[in-house]
Amino acid sequence: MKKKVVRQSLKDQVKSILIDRMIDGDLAPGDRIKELQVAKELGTSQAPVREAIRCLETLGYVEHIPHVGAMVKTFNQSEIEEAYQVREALEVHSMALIGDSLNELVKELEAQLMVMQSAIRENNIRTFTQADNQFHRAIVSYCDNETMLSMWESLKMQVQVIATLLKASMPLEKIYLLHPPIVDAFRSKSRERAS
Amino acid sequence: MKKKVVRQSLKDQVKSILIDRMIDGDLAPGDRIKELQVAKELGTSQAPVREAIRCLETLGYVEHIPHVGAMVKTFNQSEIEEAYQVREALEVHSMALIGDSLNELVKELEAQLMVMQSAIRENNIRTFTQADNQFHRAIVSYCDNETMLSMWESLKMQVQVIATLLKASMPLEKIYLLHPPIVDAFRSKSRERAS
DNA sequence: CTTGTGCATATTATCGATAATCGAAAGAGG
DNA sequence: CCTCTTTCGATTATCGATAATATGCACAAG
Repeated sequence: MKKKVVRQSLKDQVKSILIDRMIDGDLAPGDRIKELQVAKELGTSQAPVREAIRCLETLGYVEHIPHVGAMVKTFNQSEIEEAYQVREALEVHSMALIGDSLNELVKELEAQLMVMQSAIRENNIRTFTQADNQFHRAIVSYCDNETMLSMWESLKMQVQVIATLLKASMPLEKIYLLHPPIVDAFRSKSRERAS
Repeated sequence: MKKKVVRQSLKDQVKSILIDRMIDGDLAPGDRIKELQVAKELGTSQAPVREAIRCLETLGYVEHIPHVGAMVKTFNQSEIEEAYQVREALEVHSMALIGDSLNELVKELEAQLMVMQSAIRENNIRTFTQADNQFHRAIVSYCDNETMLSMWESLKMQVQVIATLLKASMPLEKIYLLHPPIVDAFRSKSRERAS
């Protein structure tokens, strides 16, 4: 048995903490993130914080301006639309690449549909969002292309933003209804209709 | 008039230098990149080199293992194939999104075809590669989606690797012949045939 | 001959301090 | 009252040094 005494680097710890703060809303889009301030708060030096921020930057969570600083990224309309287009491109293409495991995938998708349905009954937005996400992720993950999957993942932030907005303006039920046709399309192996 | 004395940060300078070395072959896939060694060579401290390396890491040019170091990334067969699949996904989907500027794009593509042809006559591999690259890039860039374009760009390294290999085993002419049908597909606005 | 243990070395990770840079506020000139 | 310049404070960027960690080797035990 391997000792899993996670010796996480400070950078990773700082990164996790900052991400948690974003999720919890302590860090809202537009908020500045000052290296030394965070370092002082967490009891580290500037270096690990700096690296963590740069990491978040490449993840697309923050925006960094040289000699000025970093702030939690705010997405404008077109960026979000762009992200959706890319996501669609990846998912549609993934379908074409899926071979033997198609039946497995359909099963997985149906399972997520069930979760969504029950989430609707309970009006549990969080669960619904997770299932929705898992639904789309499954499509990409089953085509067995790590590169594609990691690219898909990198769109997570933008998608989450729009998802939040969408749910405010559209009942879960309506969003749900967009999904079954996709599964049908898989069953008939016609990749055209799914998008 | 604005003074354009680009005050590039050390990190960016180091990054450029390292990339140049890779292109020139001074840094071959698998080579270790040691922070302090590079720092000494370039007359900086460790910090900027470190950041540059992390940057190259996210660009996919180097691989980094904690507490061990970084090395120029070597791509295995499946990674390269994956990259091609993703690239195809992005390009195919881009086609579907291109609207008014379609004619413009076709013109651009035809221009690149011409360049390729003359490169073949002169057997100028470098020019051919550039035109080939430009050809595919044009497709993605004309759909006016920055996110998609930047993702496409991030595959450059893998594509370059395979391109080099390809050209060794296949005459330029053969590669060239794969392209005109794509242009035709654009003309007829049928996105199916292009892939 | 194989396996495990501990040391030596090379390299990264982190630190605290200093330098460089930007943006806003204060002041000078019109 | 406005505009341009200068100064100042805040923050990042860089530095040199130290701590932490992994890898390979020598050597002892089975």
